[in-house]
Amino acid sequence: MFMGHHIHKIDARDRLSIPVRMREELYRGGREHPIITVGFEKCLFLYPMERWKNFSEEAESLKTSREDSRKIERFLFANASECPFDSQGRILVAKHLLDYAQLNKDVVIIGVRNRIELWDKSEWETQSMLIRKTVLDVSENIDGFSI
Amino acid sequence: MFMGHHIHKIDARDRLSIPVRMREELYRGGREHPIITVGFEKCLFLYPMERWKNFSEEAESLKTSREDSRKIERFLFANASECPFDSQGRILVAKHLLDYAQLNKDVVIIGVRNRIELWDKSEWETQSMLIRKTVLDVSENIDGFSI
DNA sequence: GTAAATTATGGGTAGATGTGGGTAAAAGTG
DNA sequence: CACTTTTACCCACATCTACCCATAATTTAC
Repeated sequence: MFMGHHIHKIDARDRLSIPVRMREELYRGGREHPIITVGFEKCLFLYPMERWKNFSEEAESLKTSREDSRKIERFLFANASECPFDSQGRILVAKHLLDYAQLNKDVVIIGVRNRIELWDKSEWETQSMLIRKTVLDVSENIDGFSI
Repeated sequence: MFMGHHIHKIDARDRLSIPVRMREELYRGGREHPIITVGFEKCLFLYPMERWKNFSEEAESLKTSREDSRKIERFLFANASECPFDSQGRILVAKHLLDYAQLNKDVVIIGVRNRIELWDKSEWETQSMLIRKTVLDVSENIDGFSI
């Protein structure tokens, strides 16, 4: 399970080191490299290969005959790529992914249960403020959900 | 079950020792480390892992394809982190959590049934005064609660 | 009431981790 | 093929963290 958040820096060569804990979790269940792809909202998703395979099996059931399905398939798969680590535990973030999530130097790496998300720091700050407000309102009105 | 309150000090290295009773209770039902996360109001929540897993199973049913679900997932997981004890029975409180709850040197550690809460001492004093004043009114409005 | 044990608090230090950069091999380009 | 650009691997170093020990304060045992 992925949790927590860390602020790391992307260096001048577009490398980003991933916290050790998360690195280990990314490789649990096999030695195959994780997958990085575009995320919903302005962020990137990072999955263990095992999870990615599950996902793409689920996607199998999407009807290619439906336009929406084709769109989602193209979005997620065309932008996905294998994501090996260098010997220092860093990944190399491709240019088109940097652009998509508008990552600058400071990147927030957050664990979200079965995936990792990469956010530009300032983007995450506004986003998490917004979330905090929404969740507090929402949680007052939702039964069976308590923290 | 967690009860009572203690006043402890956070040291210069952001370590906070947890009362032994509570420490034992935090590890009941397994040897996995507890989870610390942001709480409602200006405080932090500390859960036994077992309890935390219940939450995350509830969250399991959330569909990542829905925006509200993504928000809740992010809120729950990004703010949480594993919380191991050092050999002296202290936890290390991350900077962002200190900021969130505005903890200074004196911290009040209170037991609240299935969780522990960490409050800044002065914040807790005002809060508990407020609670004392309003508890009579509040209890009128809550069903399924009798003492 | 006193001694012994437990608990809270402070700090030193070796090793782990995050960050930056050099360089040679590999890949792309004309 | 010669040249430029990219990539993979190496080392360097500053910072952080986990673990250790020390001591003060408190509780428990007798």
